[in-house]
Amino acid sequence: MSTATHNAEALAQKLADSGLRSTPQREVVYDVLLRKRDHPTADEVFARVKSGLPSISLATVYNCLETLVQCDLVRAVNFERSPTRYCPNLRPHAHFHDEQTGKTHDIDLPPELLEKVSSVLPVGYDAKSVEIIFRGKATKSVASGG
Amino acid sequence: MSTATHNAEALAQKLADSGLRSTPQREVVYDVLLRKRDHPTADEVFARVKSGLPSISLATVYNCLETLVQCDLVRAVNFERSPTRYCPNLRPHAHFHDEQTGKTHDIDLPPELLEKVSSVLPVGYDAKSVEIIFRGKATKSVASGG
DNA sequence: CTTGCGCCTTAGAACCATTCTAATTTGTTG
DNA sequence: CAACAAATTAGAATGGTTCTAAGGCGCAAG
Repeated sequence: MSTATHNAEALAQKLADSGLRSTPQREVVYDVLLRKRDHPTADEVFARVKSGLPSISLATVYNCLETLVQCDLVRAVNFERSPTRYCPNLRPHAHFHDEQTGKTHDIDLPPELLEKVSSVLPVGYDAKSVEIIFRGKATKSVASGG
Repeated sequence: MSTATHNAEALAQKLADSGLRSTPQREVVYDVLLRKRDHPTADEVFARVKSGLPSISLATVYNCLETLVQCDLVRAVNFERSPTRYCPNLRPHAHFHDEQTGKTHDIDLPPELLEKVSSVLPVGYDAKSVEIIFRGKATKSVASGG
């Protein structure tokens, strides 16, 4: 059994778990992500997928990616590429993004935690900054820190 | 001396350090950020600024925000918005974003680190996910992890 | 005080990733 | 084969951000 076949079956299983179908488009998109793990954008996935499935559309690539994310097979990651929110708090802090209210809260960080986090970097990686983002909900109404 | 005046002077100083001028627009934008620390978007800043400076343009708000970020007076934070990247690595990991090459690398995380990081959340914050992003440069050529 | 030069601001167009819409195709079930 | 649901498609629409070209303003030199 080839790896691609194996992946296709695992994919079909996961999709079925969510009541979704396996389709050639979904298989190829997933395969592209597994083949080269360089965190491609949707456009890059589109370009790669077209070599195996020339008729696929960009909209479908977006649809497939979203489907894969919903099935917990793929993670969506956002990097910079356009500052969205601004805060004047210059002390070390993380951000908590409340998915229910859309509000963002600063979370103070003890300096030694940042050190600890940075210490996971292998030799050869020189980090200039670290960003920590929590997502979830604030169960009680918490002070806005304004 | 009012707080606003104090901020304006600190701002002027910081701007001067970078060879830039203090302007009414820059002062008002900075003041808006200090007044309500709810991580506003550029559009929100624009709306607030207009009440004090009705003639200001959105482009200027963007310019001012970028200037403030460059002077280390304000931090830009990205959430959802922005070209999304996708990765099929489901194990706990952080991302290292190499600013020179634009490439992204997975950094494996020991599970206890995620616990430690999550433990900084005060009572009332219930995080569903944590994202850790390093930015910097990879000094040696490191394996791409592909 | 006037002139010149460069920094800032401005409006609106351009850009680009993403989402939406409406129509077609595909697959499944009876 | 018929009917219905799910998925794909092309292209238009959306929306935040950046770019462009033109005008305004302040500072320095004369």
